Amino acid sequence: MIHNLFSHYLIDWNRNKNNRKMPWKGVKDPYKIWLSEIILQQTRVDQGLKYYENFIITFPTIHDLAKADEKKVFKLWEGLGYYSRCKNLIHTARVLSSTQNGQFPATYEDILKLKGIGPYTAAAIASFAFDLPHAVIDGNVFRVLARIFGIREPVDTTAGKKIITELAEKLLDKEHPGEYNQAIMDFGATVCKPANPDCEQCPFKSNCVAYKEDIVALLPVKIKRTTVRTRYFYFFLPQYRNALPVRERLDKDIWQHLYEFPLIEKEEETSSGAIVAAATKKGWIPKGTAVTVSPVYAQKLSHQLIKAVFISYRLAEKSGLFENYSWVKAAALNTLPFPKTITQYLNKAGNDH
DNA sequence: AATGCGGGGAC
DNA sequence: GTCCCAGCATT
Repeated sequence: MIHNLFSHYLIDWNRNKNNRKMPWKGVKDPYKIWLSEIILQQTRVDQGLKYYENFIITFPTIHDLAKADEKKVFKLWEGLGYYSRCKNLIHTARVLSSTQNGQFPATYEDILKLKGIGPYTAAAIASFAFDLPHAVIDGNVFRVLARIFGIREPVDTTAGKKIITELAEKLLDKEHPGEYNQAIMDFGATVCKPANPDCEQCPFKSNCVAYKEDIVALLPVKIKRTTVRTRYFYFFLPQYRNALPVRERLDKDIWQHLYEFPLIEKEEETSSGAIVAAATKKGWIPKGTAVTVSPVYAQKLSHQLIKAVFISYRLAEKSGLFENYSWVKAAALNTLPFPKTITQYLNKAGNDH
């Protein structure tokens, strides 16, 4: 279909049919736009909404975020996933607070240089906050354009991304880039949905290649498959005078910057007897100590399946044990950010250590 | 170009 | 179970 007609139909749909409401919509404050965009990377609006509200209440300005204790920020991010987003959020807040008086740069190129901000987020901030003509290209845009323009090239390849990117930039309404960008994402989220799109109500019904050729469900084409690795985590929770050892996960691995208890990881499922024997050999469990072994807590990640078991026991003496860990009062554990698997265990009745 | 990084919701 | 979500950094 003709390119400027696409933008016309889209804007028309946005002004007459789009009922989607979100707290950051129409906002011009770059800080709020930035925060919402980081939270929403690979994250559904419904899931991110509460986090956005909590962040704005706790850190109303970029300076508030910049001077906050890192642990407190991670605690607020706890459960949202992709924790490098949080790390980069703090980093960029501090850079802008200390070197730019808390002001965001006002060009796409300068916004793109900031940590945690890629092409999508830079285009979103540039268009929403500064009315600059940069097209957002996210999962919605890939889907909407692939269907309406009948793009059969796989979108998760370099060639496919190039086609979509060039098309998106041509289609952008450069007079109303912010409204256009918001509209195409709202349209993808509410009408041209991944499953069961609302084609009968779609303003592009008579122009959509996928609809006319009855291949809506086949587009966009994606090739890559993810393989899932299973990992077995055995966490040890020794209690000494109502305190437990914890440490921050610092390796380049899942849950970086979240906290954990002493851990033995296995590639294969291991019996509780064998794992207790291994911990005893490491000196983590004094001989003859009675332990309580939890059921298996399974957590699915995109590329990993985590099967976690928690082994709790009491220590009469802690001298020489867990010296690389911090001993934290059980009642203070809820001030630390933990992976979902661990908070689930801690929040279960009877596990409140 | 490929891989790793969370957690949840829809089907 | 599978797919996908307002992606990005790293290698």
